[in-house]
Amino acid sequence: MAEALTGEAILVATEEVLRRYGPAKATVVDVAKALGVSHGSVYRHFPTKAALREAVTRRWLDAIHVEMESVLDPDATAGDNLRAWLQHLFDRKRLSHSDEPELFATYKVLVSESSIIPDYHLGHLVGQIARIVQAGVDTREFVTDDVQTTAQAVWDATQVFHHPAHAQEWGNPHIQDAFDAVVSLVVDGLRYNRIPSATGDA
Amino acid sequence: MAEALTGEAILVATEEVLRRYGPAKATVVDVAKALGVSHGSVYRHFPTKAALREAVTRRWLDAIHVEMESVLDPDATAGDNLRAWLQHLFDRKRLSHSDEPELFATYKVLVSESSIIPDYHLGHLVGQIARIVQAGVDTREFVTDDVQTTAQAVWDATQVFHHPAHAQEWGNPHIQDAFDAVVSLVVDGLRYNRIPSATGDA
DNA sequence: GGGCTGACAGATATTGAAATCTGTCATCCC
DNA sequence: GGGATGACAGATTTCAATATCTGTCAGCCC
Repeated sequence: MAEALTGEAILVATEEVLRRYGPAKATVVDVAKALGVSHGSVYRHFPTKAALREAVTRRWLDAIHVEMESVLDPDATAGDNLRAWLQHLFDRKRLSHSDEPELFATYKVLVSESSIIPDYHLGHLVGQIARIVQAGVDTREFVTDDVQTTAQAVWDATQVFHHPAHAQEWGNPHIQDAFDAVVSLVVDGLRYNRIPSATGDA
Repeated sequence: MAEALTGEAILVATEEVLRRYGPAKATVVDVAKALGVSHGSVYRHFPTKAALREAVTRRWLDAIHVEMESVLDPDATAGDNLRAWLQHLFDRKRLSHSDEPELFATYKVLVSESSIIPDYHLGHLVGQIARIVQAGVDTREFVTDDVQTTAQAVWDATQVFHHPAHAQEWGNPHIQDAFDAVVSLVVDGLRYNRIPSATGDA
């Protein structure tokens, strides 16, 4: 007999169908056709079309989460780590938007379709920022009385450079300067009342 | 004879029609009907429907610009002025969004329709921020080597609290906390290397 | 004379019938 | 038995015919 139909195979096929037809045109029937099965079989593995799309989105976001983890350098200062982390996220989104605009638009739609996916994604990334901020507080490089709130503030302050609603601004030739200015402002804010070269308290 | 048809009267009628029918349904014929004239007469005062809408939008934005000017207090510190200015802009947008969601959506569409209006609006508001930052630099409360870039960075860092794409987040019960955290981070960044109570250089 | 009108052409939007899609389930086949 | 199938009902989308709108302009009327 042929290969057993797995959830994994369905996800791969769904990704391909989404990539080819876009989020508006991709149907469950298309996915089944690509797999050479009836669409009823797809519904044995995923309860609804929305659940199927959500699973594809989660896979994609998880890959980003893993990639972002790898940016952190345990030997670097918290300021450098934060800057590199934000730069990497920005570069990734910007390249994706400029090189594969249709795929970028597809995932933008997929993420906005779900009510839980954005919280999942944001929670994870803000958690990574919180770890960087906490490391900075531990080495007395940063000052804050609430790491979680501060991490969220860092995320909020840099929205222009990762929220897809601002993607059209990423083509601006001076966007890197704007990024540097915001990140410098934010990192300086975290270092409030500290001389960069000093390690002691004020 | 009846009152002469003025550009001003047309703008008022257009605002009313936009408010009643929304941006998708409001037509030049509707405006002419509201004024009791033929739509050909409207075209004597505005060359295109787009120009008419743009004039309405500009009037609305100019009112915001004037209102924001009035928030500045020449006797307050730059930090307090910046915080109050950002808070006022945020409150205004948030109230507009929650109290008159349809009108808010209408103006969101109008602004995004034009290619020059967003630049006009942003340029003006960032200019006001630049004046606050410059005042802070003059009193040695703030430190920056490029007021214009820094003002733009302040604007960019607070996009979540004024860009309409983020309006849905404004209903979050903790949004004021998030606002305070970002503004504190930004103001602290502007004060980098300074003790709040000190006035001298480092 | 100078602003206003209303008929007009091309562009855009609306509508409703037809086609397709989603999700279910009785049935089939290995 | 357990997974796959395909016909089906209701919901959604497509498409083409129809209606409306935009922008122009020759002529009208105060």
